[in-house]
Amino acid sequence: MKRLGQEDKETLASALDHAGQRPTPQRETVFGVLLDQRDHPTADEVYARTKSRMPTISMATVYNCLETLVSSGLVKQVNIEREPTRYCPNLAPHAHFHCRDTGRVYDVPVPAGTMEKLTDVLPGKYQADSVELVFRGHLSKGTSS
Amino acid sequence: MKRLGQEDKETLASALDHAGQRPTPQRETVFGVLLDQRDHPTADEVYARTKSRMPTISMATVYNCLETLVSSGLVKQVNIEREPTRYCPNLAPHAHFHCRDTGRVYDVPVPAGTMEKLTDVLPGKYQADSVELVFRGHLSKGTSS
DNA sequence: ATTTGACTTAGAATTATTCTAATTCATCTT
DNA sequence: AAGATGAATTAGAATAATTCTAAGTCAAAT
Repeated sequence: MKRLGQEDKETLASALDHAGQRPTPQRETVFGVLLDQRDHPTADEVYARTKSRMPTISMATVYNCLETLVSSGLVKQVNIEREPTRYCPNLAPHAHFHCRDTGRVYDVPVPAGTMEKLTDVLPGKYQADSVELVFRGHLSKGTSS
Repeated sequence: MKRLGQEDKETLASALDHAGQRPTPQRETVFGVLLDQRDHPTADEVYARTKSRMPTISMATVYNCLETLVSSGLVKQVNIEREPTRYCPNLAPHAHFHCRDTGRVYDVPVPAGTMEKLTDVLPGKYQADSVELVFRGHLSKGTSS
């Protein structure tokens, strides 16, 4: 899929508008790249994929677009172990699994309320507005990626 | 406290030995710095503190010592949001709270078994050997740090 | 005493990301 | 329609945490 569907386009436009920013071809293309292949690409990877659709885009613009998407709430950053930041358009609460063998990062769906309930372990003075849960390990044999 | 107690010294020696490495004055001093002030210092901060006890130590050695301590299991790295890696000699399972206002990181004790139980959300093919739980938010007013 | 190899060191190199300054572009005003 | 305004894009320089390199030191073992 090379272009953004009408629905995604509207999601993007309204989120950007809400954040006081404009939809642009670059932002649409970067957003499309993230939606098309949800494997938590790094900025470098987003750059490569975007460049194949829009050869004139620059690295700086990719960083700018990603930052814009993050700050307008459409995309989340995933940071694992000082590796390059990865980008994820999955807005539902979820955990991550980081494979030690391949370095790949997988989304792990969690039952509704699970993430929120974790804040119960916090003493009262801590007011958490976000919870991050990351597992690290290996995939068991005989499973396809 | 400027020097390592006998007990900590033995802990260090045996952990290093187990990992096939030697106790050295630099490693002891860096370990002591971490034990003395458990505020999750960065390598820079560890360097500054260590330098005041051992002025000839170099940054490279601090990184080397930290790496040695981590790989021998005495210290854990704490990575939050692409900020510089922090170091933590708290080996008990615990979560972290990252304050958006001050950037400080706090240890949050969790009831026994809580971290392990989190792996229940993982589909069978994921074999986790570590779990990381990070909260982000603010400290409520009227609390001392 | 010499050798061996681990450890330390200073400084260079690396790398993801941010910054800078110039240009482009769409929209607004007249 | 022409010009003005400011946001967005761009290439390349700058930054900063960390790692690497190569040389030097040191303790233990022969």
